[in-house]
Amino acid sequence: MLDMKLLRSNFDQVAQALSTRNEEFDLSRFKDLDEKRRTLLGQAESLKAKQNAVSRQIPQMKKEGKDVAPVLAEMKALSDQIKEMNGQLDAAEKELNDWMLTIPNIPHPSVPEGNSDEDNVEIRRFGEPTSFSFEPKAHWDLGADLGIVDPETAAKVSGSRFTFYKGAGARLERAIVNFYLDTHTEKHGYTEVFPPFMVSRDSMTGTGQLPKFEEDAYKVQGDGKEYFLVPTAEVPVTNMYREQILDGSQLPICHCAYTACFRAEAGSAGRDTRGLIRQHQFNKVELVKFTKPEDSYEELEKLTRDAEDVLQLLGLPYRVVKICMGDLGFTAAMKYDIEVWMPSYGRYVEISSCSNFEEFQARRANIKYKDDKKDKAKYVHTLNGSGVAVGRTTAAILENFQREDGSIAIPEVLVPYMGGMTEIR
RNA sequence: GGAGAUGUACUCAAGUGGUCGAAGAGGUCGCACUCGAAAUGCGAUAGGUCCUCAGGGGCGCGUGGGUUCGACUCCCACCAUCUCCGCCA
Repeated sequence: MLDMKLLRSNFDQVAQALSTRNEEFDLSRFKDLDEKRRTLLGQAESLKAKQNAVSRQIPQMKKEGKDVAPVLAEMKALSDQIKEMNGQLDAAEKELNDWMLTIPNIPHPSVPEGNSDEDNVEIRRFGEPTSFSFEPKAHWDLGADLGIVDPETAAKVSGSRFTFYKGAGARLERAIVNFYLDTHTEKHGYTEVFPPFMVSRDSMTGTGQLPKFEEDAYKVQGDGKEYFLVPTAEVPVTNMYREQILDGSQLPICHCAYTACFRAEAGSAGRDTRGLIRQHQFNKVELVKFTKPEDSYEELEKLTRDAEDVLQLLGLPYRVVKICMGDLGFTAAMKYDIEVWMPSYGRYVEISSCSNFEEFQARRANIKYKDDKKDKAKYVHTLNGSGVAVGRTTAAILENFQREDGSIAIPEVLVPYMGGMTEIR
């Protein structure tokens, strides 16, 4: 959510900053909605002030033996009027607030121009695209041949875009999760949390998945309650500190978390239908930070490096791109994607997104901090990034480390996590 | 699932219709005393938020409704926590 005061005082600048975004929204409604609300608020408040003033006098009048009946009659009318005003005010505030939730974040000035992912700017590379002395197979074929990935059975049991991992495949997926969590906690200093996989509507709104992207989320009903399956650990972990004022000396707070992630992938029909790249359920280790505003961009660099590090340790070739305006997404002010080399695609494929949301989520979720007790509470900056996607890692390992005979070499760092297994055949 | 209890500020806790922006205690901060500390004394202290050029005003006692001229207080619903019973991985 944007700062309403900023919008009021610097409307043109904000409109300018948002104009290069690839999102649809109508900024022009702000002035009307805002003025309507403030007018009604002023009227309602002066009525309430009067009511409070008279109410304070009534016990005094009673004590003095005066007849309060005429005053009460008058106040009854005022009371009715206040109820009427409150109704109008509530409606106006809801209208303004609902509208505010549909406005995307202001991009950082350094975000490159551009309309689509083709305009993202490559920042750096690690390794080179894997070369093979034989015709490499796609991970879905490797997985099927080795009997470790089984989408057909998952289709019977659940539907399309689900997978059974079996045997060494299941072990590999689990090994990657543990390797990522151990690396981020022991080497990079993140505190691990294991969050709920279902969250409330408020939490989904706090991080910006709602209201705009409800069709992408799985909704669960039960016990008369409504939950959403987490699309990313970002949602439960960021919302841990919702409605809180943190102690500045504790910042930055850095968490890593494993969750399964659930996405409806509405609008992705026909895309990446084979293999592990686009599933309704996938595993991911997420990195989440809460920082002071002045530190957030430095922390974004660190977070991105931390995510890259696990790929380096695995020996997977990747590149980092800076996301352009048109590809930035609703909530981010700046974003890097890490893309791993995927031989079957013949290109780099996203395996991590690392974003600085600045105040955007903190404002929605009301997460503040103060350095000193006497300070005014300020919004934290929130950041997160995949550290990294697990299913896509499995796919990348199968493809990049395949051998001519169809076996897979296990990266050295994973061998201990695989119970000493050095290859899958 | 059944029965009961409890939600008040940083913490504990009083408050059952009006001057409650909430007694009291603890904590924290400031000041005094002290060489310093402890003890003591005095003072401050809702983590907040919204409107306003300003003086100021509105909201904030788990959340949301309702009753009332007026709600921390009465009514309803919900949420959370705790205890006991049952069941369960």
